[in-house]
Amino acid sequence: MNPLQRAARRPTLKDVAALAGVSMKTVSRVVNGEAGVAPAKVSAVEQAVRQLDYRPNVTASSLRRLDGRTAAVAVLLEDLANPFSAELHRALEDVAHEHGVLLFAGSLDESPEREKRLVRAFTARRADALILAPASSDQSYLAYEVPESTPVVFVDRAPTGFDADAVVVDNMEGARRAVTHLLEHGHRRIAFLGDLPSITTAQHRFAGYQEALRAHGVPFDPDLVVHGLADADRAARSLEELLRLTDPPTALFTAQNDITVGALRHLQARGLEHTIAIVGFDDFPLADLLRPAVTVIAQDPTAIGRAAAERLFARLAGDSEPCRTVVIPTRLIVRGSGELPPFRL
Amino acid sequence: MNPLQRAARRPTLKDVAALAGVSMKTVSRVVNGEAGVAPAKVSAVEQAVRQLDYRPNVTASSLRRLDGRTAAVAVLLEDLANPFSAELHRALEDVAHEHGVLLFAGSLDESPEREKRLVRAFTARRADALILAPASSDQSYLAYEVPESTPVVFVDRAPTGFDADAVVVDNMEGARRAVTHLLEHGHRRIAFLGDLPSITTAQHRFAGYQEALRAHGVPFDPDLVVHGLADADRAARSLEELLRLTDPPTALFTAQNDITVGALRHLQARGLEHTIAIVGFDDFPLADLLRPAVTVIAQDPTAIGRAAAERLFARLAGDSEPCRTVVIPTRLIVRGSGELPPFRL
DNA sequence: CAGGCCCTTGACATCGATGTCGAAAGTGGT
DNA sequence: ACCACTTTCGACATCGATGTCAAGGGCCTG
Repeated sequence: MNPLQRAARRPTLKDVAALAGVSMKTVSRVVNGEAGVAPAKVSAVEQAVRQLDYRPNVTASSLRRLDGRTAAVAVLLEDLANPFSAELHRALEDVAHEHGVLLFAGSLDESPEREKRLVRAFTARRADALILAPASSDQSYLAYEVPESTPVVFVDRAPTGFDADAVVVDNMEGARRAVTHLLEHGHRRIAFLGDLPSITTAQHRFAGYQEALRAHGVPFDPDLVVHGLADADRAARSLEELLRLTDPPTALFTAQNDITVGALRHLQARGLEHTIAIVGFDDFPLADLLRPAVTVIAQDPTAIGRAAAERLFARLAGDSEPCRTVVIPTRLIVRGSGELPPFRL
Repeated sequence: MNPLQRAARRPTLKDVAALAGVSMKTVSRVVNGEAGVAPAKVSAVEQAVRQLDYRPNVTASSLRRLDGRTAAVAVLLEDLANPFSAELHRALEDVAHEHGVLLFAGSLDESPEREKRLVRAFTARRADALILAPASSDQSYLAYEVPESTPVVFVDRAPTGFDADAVVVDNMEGARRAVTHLLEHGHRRIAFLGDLPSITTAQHRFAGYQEALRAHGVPFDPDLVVHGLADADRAARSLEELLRLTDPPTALFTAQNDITVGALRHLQARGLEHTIAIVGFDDFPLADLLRPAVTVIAQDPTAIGRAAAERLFARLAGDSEPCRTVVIPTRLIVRGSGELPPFRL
């Protein structure tokens, strides 16, 4: 065969069997490394396999196999281009790779409809398991989309209306620490800039913000709270409005990495980066290189991914313990932006 | 059925047919929206589908279908956690989603063995097409791994030993502009910090560096050249050595985003960020927020991804034109770090 | 030398679906 | 009432593989 010319049709077991002069079943045995085949036939088959460039069709094989495994796992995250999702995805890939499993990935963009559509698409391909960072507020629909034998592991956000393993962080506690940190540096006017309030993690981060204020006897001012910031641009614009208040904030708590970046961009544009303190939820690349460097509550997406993959492979290996929620700790990383003293504009 | 209790086994066409009192073929027709089924039977089938939560098994169906399409495409990139790969992946996903196609993704980490292993794994699952940013220096092996009917589109790096569509940027020209920019700001001692020299894009960027020097009559000094920097840490360490030279560089050209970041980190640690000029290849998030903001040669991963996906779906739709290489332009983004004047240490 | 056991091997059914094709029923014209 | 034609529908083979099972051969034992 001309090596630059590709085969028109993949050879099948049958072709190999014909060339090697044995039955399909014997080829199947050799290809799967089963014992009980005479050495002479083994080498005849191996030779035929090489000669034809035979590659087993795993989808056909999983159809017939008793366990029906496809060695593929579906991963649905918020946005694969976001560094948090991307790192999580990569961590999942690394564990999956050790198990010889491939990943189907999809972004949900906070759309519950897209979530349902993709879940269906993946189960239609009979993925062995599902990793889900849900965009929906209720996942009870999974009961009739996903068969019992397919484990589901939630990441980043806990399930609602569906019983499954989950790997999350304590968002309320992380937010509480972030805001407490600002309070301890003397701030009393601390703004909250948050994600879509439909997202449970956003709710918990907001609750942590309120809790910290309450614990320090600082009155809650709804004027300092903005929800629903889906991207950096919107965060920048709403920060602009906050700074126009008669009694503007001296510090910001930005509850997600895109929001933090949007706020930083606006602060720099107005030359206020050394004036207004900021602590962000989620670490992000280069936070340490900005001036001031950015103080954050860091999640560890790699640890989240590894823990989720471990739960998943335990389930696939037959673990039938009750579902468990693993909480990965967050870390306050002090870098400078969160330690600026209050400054009256 | 208790909605919280999941089905033990997925219902099949046969189950639906039995419940609806029709043949499997009729169910197949209804499910696929084929004409020529009496309205009464259509609704009987639809009712049975709903009652059983039937979901077609697309792997089984693609096995039998004439075109054998699985509506899944394999994507192999350098590192899905790297922002360049992540954005490219996301752009591919968006186009694929419009076509109802799912993506299998994998990271290669510059390992040719991993590349071959993953290509085999994906073709074993009969992906309809392959998007590849190769780690290997020769992809002629694809001829016997990938059947003729499976289009391959290269991204970021052009193919070697294999004829396929490709979407790349002009790395040589981009590097030339970067270095020319530094030369025009008066620099004569410009260091090159590059990736593994086995990577063709790294070779082209180095060639662009040399070409710019030559065009400006600046002598080439091998002491100012470091290859093989696979990550940010190594970039930082080798920069440290460069700065210890008796005649150290006054400017840096860093040929990849991780290297740029490593170099910036070292410059900041030594307080030299306003002293030594730097231009990086690849834009990266927050480059505009650093001080000085970082001048870069930006690629547009979203444009690369969209162009690659367009080639791919054109091929899948039957386009049989000769293979084409699409070149996506790069942009010099002037932000400050590349405009610092030469400063003798 | 018969009987029993192990080792190899292949014929056949099957996984969940679709392609082919012919049978049955309905329609209209004469 | 008969024929040609269309519409509707299901029996069956098939996609590429694996599970089941029994047949055939060699070898050992009694």
